[in-house]
Amino acid sequence: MSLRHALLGLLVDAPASGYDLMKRFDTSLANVWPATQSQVYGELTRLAAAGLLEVAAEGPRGRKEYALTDEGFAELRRWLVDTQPEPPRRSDTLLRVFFLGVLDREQALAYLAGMAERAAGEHGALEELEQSIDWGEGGMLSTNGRLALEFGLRFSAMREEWARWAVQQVEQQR
Amino acid sequence: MSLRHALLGLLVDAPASGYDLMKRFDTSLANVWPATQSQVYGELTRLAAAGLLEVAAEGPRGRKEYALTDEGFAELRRWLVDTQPEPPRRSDTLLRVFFLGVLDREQALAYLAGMAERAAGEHGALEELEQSIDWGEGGMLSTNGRLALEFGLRFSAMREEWARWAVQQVEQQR
DNA sequence: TGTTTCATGTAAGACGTTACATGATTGG
DNA sequence: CCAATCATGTAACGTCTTACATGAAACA
Repeated sequence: MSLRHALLGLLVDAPASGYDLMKRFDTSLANVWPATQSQVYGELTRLAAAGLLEVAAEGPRGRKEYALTDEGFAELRRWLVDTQPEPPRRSDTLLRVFFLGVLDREQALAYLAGMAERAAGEHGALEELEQSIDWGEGGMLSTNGRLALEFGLRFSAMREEWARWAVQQVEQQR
Repeated sequence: MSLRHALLGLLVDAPASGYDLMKRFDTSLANVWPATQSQVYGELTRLAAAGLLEVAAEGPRGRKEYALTDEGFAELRRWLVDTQPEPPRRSDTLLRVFFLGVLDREQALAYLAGMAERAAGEHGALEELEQSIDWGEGGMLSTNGRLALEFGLRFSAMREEWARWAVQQVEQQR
């Protein structure tokens, strides 16, 4: 149920419409919690019905600007303080590693080399992202987004190193 | 659709019933692709209907032993060779990091410290797992499971280091 | 005989994706 | 006037979780 809290969090700094929120998702949260348009609109309706958001203003083209209510803010804090994050439990990438034995050695090595490449590519993409963001403006999202970005940089580096190590392991077998 | 391929992969070495497969999931794949009983039985039926598995034997209590067909084996290889793994895109843990600004400093630090602790705990659990597994017996799963385990060890270590670094960052703010 | 283990299945509900559908407003 | 952008909503479908339901066989 984290989409709920992602929306609440994005509304802390300023009210916004569903359309605005989609853009905020695509820019700031794209790498940690992507959401589709249809999901966002549906959840906003439900959040408003539950009293965690309210329609603060209406604009042209049926635009509805949602604002956080006190209950919404309280719920966001409750989520952060009282509930444990759930780590992702599934990894398509690692599942495949278990079954590498059905391939011949060359194919298995190609798979692991591919992992290394993709990790390196992601590392590069994150470095570019770091350059492109205007960190100066401050605000909660950019301050803490920076921490998240560093996580991504370290994670992609770790994956690349692991994949290169795994290549060596497979090469040394037999 | 990776559950499909997880089941095919687990059936490479030997035929098994849904019940057996659940146990294999819980032991070998628990950390990369957990599955529930109801999911497994449903998918086995669909895989057999699609001709990727066949009921090789029936036993007491309605037991059905499934075996990989040639098409099933081909599909497993096709998946490994021709399709790209999808990395997980959502991280509850990192989503929360974005919103740490709504908490006061002590609470934010407590959250990050909690991340470090959980990562350290997972690292310890994986080390114990490494000890407890009988690596000698060989077989595809244990050989490659070892690679996956090393990934887990590196990943949990990385997370702990990142969380400790993030604590410092937050402490140094202002 | 009674408990544990083996064994399979169904149903309801949450969440996510893709696609479809509609239309107002702005700007060139 | 035409295209792009703004703006919201619905429907179908697939996956995963939780819970319910049932019963045979082994074993003590």
